[in-house]
Amino acid sequence: MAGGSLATLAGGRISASAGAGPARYRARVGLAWPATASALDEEQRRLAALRPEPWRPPGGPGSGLLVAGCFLAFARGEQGPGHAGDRGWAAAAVVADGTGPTVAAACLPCLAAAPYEPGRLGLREGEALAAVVVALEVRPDVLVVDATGRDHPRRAGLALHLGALLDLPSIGVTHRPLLATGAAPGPEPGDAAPLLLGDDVVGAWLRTNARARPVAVHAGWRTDADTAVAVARACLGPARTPEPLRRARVLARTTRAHAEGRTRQPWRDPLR
DNA sequence: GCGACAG
DNA sequence: ATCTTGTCGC
Repeated sequence: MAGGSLATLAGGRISASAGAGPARYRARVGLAWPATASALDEEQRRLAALRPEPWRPPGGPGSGLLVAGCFLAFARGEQGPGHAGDRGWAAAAVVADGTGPTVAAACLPCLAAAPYEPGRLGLREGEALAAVVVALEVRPDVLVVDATGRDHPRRAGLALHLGALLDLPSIGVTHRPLLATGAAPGPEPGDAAPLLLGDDVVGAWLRTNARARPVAVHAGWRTDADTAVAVARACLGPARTPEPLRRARVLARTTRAHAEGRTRQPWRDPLR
């Protein structure tokens, strides 16, 4: 596991140093992340117009597909859209075959670059997530992001943006769509139903657990809705959340608990 | 004009 | 995202 450096760096440049050990994947430096709303909007429009070579996962289970999930946990206590400078922990985990062993993981402390605003999630947490994926010592085949992809006002949500920046096929998995709509999927794990934005199929509802609400799966960088569903199905485990994303979330929250444990805020009675 | 709106 | 209480099930 790598750690130690701050994920949000000066000048809008992204870098992260990998930890000790034989690094099969080296951090790259010089990746830029938009620093203003107008710059992000412009980049989103540019990326949405590109037509990169479509990617499909090779083979089936056992083909060795390396699926990374990434997640950013913010400090406990604050609610609402938040503010620039909010403390957080960005984590990533690479899972063999989607549900197998974790072959690499990283977690970095970070500072939010902006408050949350629908359509501009990337302004708040994009730079930190990019840095933590870069910090992984194993380069994954595909990236799963807790964000939308083509389901976006400019057709380029954070899942697509991260994949494009990092040159990795990507999909998104969220609790609900941003703009897209669609009928509910069937009751069996793996059942899917299309999510539409205008005339475009931008993702799908996917049932991951027989007793849980479906998740929204999103087409991202070099992936369409069908490919996104195929990747998400390869990540079906015991929980509602696909395994790579769940493991990244556990790592981020565990690191947060460790960091906040020493500086625990006093308990506030919710009735007062 | 008003509300909705990934995390 | 984070906040909560209660409830069900292993």
